[in-house]
Amino acid sequence: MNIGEIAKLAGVSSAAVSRYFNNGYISEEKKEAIRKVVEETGYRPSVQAQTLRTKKTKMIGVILPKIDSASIGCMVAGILNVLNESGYQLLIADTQNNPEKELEYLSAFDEKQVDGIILIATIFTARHRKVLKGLNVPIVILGQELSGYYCVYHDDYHAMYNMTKLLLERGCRRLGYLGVTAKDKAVGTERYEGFCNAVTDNGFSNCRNYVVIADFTIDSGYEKAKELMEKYSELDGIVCATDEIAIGAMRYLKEQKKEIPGQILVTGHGDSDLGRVTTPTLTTVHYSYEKSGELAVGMLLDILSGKTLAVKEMKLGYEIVEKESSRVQKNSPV
Amino acid sequence: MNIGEIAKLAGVSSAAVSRYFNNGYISEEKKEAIRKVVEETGYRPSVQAQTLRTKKTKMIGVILPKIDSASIGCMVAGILNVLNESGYQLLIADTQNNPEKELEYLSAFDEKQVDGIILIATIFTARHRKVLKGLNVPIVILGQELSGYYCVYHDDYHAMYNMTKLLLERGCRRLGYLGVTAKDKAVGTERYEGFCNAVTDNGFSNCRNYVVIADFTIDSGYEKAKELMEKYSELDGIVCATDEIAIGAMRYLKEQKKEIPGQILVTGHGDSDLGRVTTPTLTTVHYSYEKSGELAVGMLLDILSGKTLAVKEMKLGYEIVEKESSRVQKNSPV
DNA sequence: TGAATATTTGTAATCGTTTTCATTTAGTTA
DNA sequence: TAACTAAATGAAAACGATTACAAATATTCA
Repeated sequence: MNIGEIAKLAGVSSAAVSRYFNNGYISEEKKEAIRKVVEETGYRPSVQAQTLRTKKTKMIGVILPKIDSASIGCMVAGILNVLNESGYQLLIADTQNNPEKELEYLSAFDEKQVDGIILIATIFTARHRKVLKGLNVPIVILGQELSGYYCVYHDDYHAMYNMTKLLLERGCRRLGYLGVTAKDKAVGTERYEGFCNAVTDNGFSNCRNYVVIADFTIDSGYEKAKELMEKYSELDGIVCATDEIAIGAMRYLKEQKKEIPGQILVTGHGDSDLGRVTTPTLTTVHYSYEKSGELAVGMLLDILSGKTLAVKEMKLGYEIVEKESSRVQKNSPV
Repeated sequence: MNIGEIAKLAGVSSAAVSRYFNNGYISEEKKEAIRKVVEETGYRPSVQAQTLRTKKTKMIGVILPKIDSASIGCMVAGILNVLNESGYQLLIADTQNNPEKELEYLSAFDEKQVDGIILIATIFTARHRKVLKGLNVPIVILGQELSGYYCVYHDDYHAMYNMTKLLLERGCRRLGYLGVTAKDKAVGTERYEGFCNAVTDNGFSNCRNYVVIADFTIDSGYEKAKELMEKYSELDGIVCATDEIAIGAMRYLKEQKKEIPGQILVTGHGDSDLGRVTTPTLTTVHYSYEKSGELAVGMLLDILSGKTLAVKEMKLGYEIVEKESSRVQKNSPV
């Protein structure tokens, strides 16, 4: 069934049928005739042919490091919330944390696969910038800031700054930090700088030394907490770059019979479900991942519809969620 | 840049260029000439035009109820693992737990959008069956059994049967059950029947009465555990249909100063990360969600490549992961 | 009324490939 | 060498829509 046969059945030209579907000029009679034939045959225009002709794929591509991660799952859910209503479809490319694949998919998508790209990136190399510069389709970067590009990201710096400040206000004087690699701009660099500046601004710049770098896992949090505590004993608080690291750290501290928050405070980052079921529950920072996904794709759709956007960058807020792991009891030794 | 211009530059016909890309008959000289031009221009054939001509979209569609769910995230990760190597791309449709949308996307995908479909479904209505029957593209159903269709699913029944048996072996005599709606075949019906048959086969059929139906959340687990315990006091074990429910139940029991596993055992289902960080850690069942995704898409690719498959249904195994919440101490009151 | 504008219509070109077909050239076999 | 078969080639016809163009009809405005 193609447009020609429908046209023949309805006694009109194929152009008329095309107009019927695209709200072109068409008389009521013909409209009705076509409607009837379409109904009877169940005809649907070929997406392929439309795409070839119009150069619009009606698809958005999202490139992400790992789909089975809670935060990324939420972002994608947000993207889909908006996309569902828009007539666009979502094409997913999972790089499995391989930056090379990121480049590969970028150019694959760019060629003509999709109308726009959302990149949930972690690391920007020189080659990334080069590929990004050569892109033909519009792109929005989600979760990272990259000047000169449309991007939606979270205020990691201030979140960590204020989280650190909170612990200082709770009475901590020797704060340790469990971070991640600086290659990850948001989670590594931004959060670390937030910590550093907060301790410095409050007169505890010595804390800048009590730092160990971990991986993104609970186990690594456990190991590195051990390393941290063995090197710098008598810490009265540990600030962690992620919830997973914080949970690993809490496990180590509990094994060492350190009371949380009695003797030492611990904070995470990301508001994962995990922190809600630990004992004690974990003080953390909530980012609106789903919202950021919605905003990013909203931005992209605006670009695609030809609107000129007032803002190129959206920095989202955060919310410090204080739970038991930082709630100091009366007469606490901290 | 289209195939014609490349042909002109290389001094050959467009058919030759097409053959160059599709391993058709072509001489070494021309091959080299074309290679050079392609290299210089960075030409890539238009996917749209290819699709229109060949009727192959090189895309797989997956329809799922909710992307930001751990188990579904893992399945999709598995799907992507395999797809990444295969030259196929993944189109995602999120129904947001709306079965109507499932039907909608099924027919949208069916028309000509994708070469094959993976359906991660929960509920099969009569209309589902009708739409499935009318499908033109091959489909594999993931996570549920539906006779007559290719499907990959987990052995929920035996998993729950043996989990229940384990608790009986641990000495439980009054087991309660926190389940979910029977509309969900795998999580609702199969697991519930596993529980019922296990208690009956072991002479405790009275336990079939100690049942309350919950939602899929921690909070609901808390509420329904309360309801269960208030109705049937003196339970010495609670079997839960999901980890979330189990964690909610544990929270309630701890509030009531019930010792787990000292006075009452609790088990979950699904091996979510959550159960690993609770106190006590949660005994659960591990399903290989990622593996099931890989198998499902592998099946689909086999179908697409024209292989005749020996098996239409794959029932995957499971693994009972015993943690603290069911580990009875010596001299335990249970 | 006449002119200008808005609506309606079909024909045919176009998008960028693949593939059939017919033809030529090269290679093999008897 | 003759008679095949296999390999190489290009012209042209699809694939199924949209849309520029030209032409006809209807409507509006002064």
